[in-house]
Amino acid sequence: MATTTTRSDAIYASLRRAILEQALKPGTKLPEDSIGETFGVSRTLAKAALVRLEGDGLVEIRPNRGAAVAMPSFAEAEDVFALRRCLEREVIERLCRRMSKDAIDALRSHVREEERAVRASSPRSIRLAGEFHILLAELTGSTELTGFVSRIVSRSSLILARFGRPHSAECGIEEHIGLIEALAAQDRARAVRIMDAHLHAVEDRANTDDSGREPDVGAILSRYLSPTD
Amino acid sequence: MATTTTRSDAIYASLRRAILEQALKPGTKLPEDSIGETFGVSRTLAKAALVRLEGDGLVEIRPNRGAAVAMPSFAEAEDVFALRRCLEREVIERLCRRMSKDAIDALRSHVREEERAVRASSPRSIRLAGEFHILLAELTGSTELTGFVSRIVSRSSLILARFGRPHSAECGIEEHIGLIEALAAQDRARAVRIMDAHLHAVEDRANTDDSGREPDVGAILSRYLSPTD
DNA sequence: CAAGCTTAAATTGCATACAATCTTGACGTC
DNA sequence: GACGTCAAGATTGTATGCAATTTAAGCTTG
Repeated sequence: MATTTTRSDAIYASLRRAILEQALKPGTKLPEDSIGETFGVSRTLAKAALVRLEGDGLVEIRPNRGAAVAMPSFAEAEDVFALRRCLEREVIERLCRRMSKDAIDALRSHVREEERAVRASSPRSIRLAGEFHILLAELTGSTELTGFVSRIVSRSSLILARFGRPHSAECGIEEHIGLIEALAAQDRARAVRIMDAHLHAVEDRANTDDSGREPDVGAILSRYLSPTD
Repeated sequence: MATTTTRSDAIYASLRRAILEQALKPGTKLPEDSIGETFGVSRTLAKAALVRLEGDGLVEIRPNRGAAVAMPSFAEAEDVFALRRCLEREVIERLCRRMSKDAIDALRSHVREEERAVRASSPRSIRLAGEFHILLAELTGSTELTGFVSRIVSRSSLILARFGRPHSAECGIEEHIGLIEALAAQDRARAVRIMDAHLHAVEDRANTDDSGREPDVGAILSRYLSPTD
């Protein structure tokens, strides 16, 4: 699926990872020059990577004004999560029909890695939480479904980066574990229920925290009206 | 959503339309030079457009070997249609909940345009058939869902271009009309049934016609073994 | 001192040049 | 005549240069 020359691939992948791990926060400007310099290539390749990221909805490019990490609006957030629930329900239903021993192992192994990253307070934990859902999609064997889930999970991560608490892991690991159990037991109803609850919980993590609900300059500044703190 | 400079947008849009209207068939090589020359721009912009089309799954780029209209495999075809049914079912269910008079009008108006294009044997009819489904998605008000449906419909069109009869309109217009009626009546069950049948019919149009099921050179050549014809 | 204007710096838009790689077709060998 | 080799041509990979646009700063003015 991926292509273009390998070099721009590397830049694309690095930027993507940095965004998903919240090292590059929404709104951060991404000048072609700096990116090129960072990776030791020219603007040409930097731009190519940015164009691809724009296609993924992770970056916004405004003509003549450069690229920046996308800043999903609050309305988009609800939209994204609604569709994500739809897609992941499809994943669960497909998985419940046939779940191999290897698949269960792969999932358990992934969760172990998540736990390790969380204990180490590694930024990887944020990305791994999302990748758990992508792994689920992969196990359906459907390339298309995997691609779509990957997209929507990426957008979700971006939304959490914008609206969620800093460094909050995206997902509760216990919920991942519960989901694996339900899938192993081929308990379709329970699996769907857990997934729905799980995604609502993730969404709430954005909702309940209005750290940046709107970049309402007035509201922000009003907190700085009193002399000091 | 779209960005980059307007000029590469135009190239992207033109190429996309040409592919969806089957003017550019799967497998057709797309050299940067020719494209640039055609549109009166340099390879730079041609390449940018190709990279974006690759992101849409409409074009395949192999490093150092150039771009070509993507050739979905038969397996991909089934995969695509399965996911498409999932997404369009979601569209129907959302639409059944609330269907405005204006929405019905928009759909009827679109179908009229489809009929006109079919009567005129215009290649536009192929694209319009797909756009009916995108219009449905738009009417849900969900940008995300619309984007995903747009993607999957595009892929479907490509598959029909590869496996279907030449110039066959993608969709039966009567089915579109029936669907509108069911939606207007808020008859969820019937709407879902029609949509499922409709998509199966579309898929069958690819299945039953093995004009190019596999580019099996041996099989093709075997037909040319006897002296002449 | 706010608001507008002017200009310099920064950044992107795009074409082009050169290197690297792939494709081809000619040529010679078996 | 099939097959392998090799050079010429075609095509892509990438950096860079110049023009155009945006942004920021400084300056003037009411």
